[in-house]
Amino acid sequence: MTQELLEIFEVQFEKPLIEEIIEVGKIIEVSAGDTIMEIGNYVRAMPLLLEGAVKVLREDEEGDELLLYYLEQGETCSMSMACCMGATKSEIRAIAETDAKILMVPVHKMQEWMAKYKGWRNYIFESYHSRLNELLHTVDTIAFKNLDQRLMEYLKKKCQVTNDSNIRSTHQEIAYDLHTSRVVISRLLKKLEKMKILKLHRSHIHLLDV
DNA sequence: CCATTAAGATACT
DNA sequence: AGTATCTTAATGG
Repeated sequence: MTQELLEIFEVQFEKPLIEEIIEVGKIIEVSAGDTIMEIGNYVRAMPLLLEGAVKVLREDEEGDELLLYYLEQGETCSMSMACCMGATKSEIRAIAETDAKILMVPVHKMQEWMAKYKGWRNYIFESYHSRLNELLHTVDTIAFKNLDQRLMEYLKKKCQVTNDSNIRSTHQEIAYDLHTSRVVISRLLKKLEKMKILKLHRSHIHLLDV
């Protein structure tokens, strides 16, 4: 674990900070599809993603979901940072996109380190910043782009985070993430297949031009 | 085999 | 773009 941590965070965290992280952090391993954080749950620890990818979703009253963004290696969830300000419930749901290794840091440590380490402060602020930007990007996509563009972006992003040109999801799952219906996704995918952008198979999609 | 489920088709709003 | 419904095709017991 020391090795992994060094590789990812060496450049931004000071040595004593990394030592402290190793001391108090707990590694959890989850497999693809596992729910890491559920809406309404209290956040007691802050997750640092060491390996794999995590998708972050929002849900409405009817239980319909919408994909907000993906977390990748070295990133963290800004929702959990609100814990600094007190005990807040999670507004989002986080699901492991791939098998993932996550380092959990107790919330009180997080506050302590904010005062103590410059590297940590920067990390938190940068993280906030990039999460916000990703969120803005998703909002733009929803507001200004039509569904086929959204779908293309979704597929490309998915390939990127899973590091695989085959997307192992059903049309229905994609429809849930983009908050639309299965038939519509099927129609659009068919169109994209005709345009030789991808190849359709049962339960997975092969992206051709990556 | 059959049950389940993904995905294609068609027609309607 | 989305819903409802039916049909067809894979997949896993």
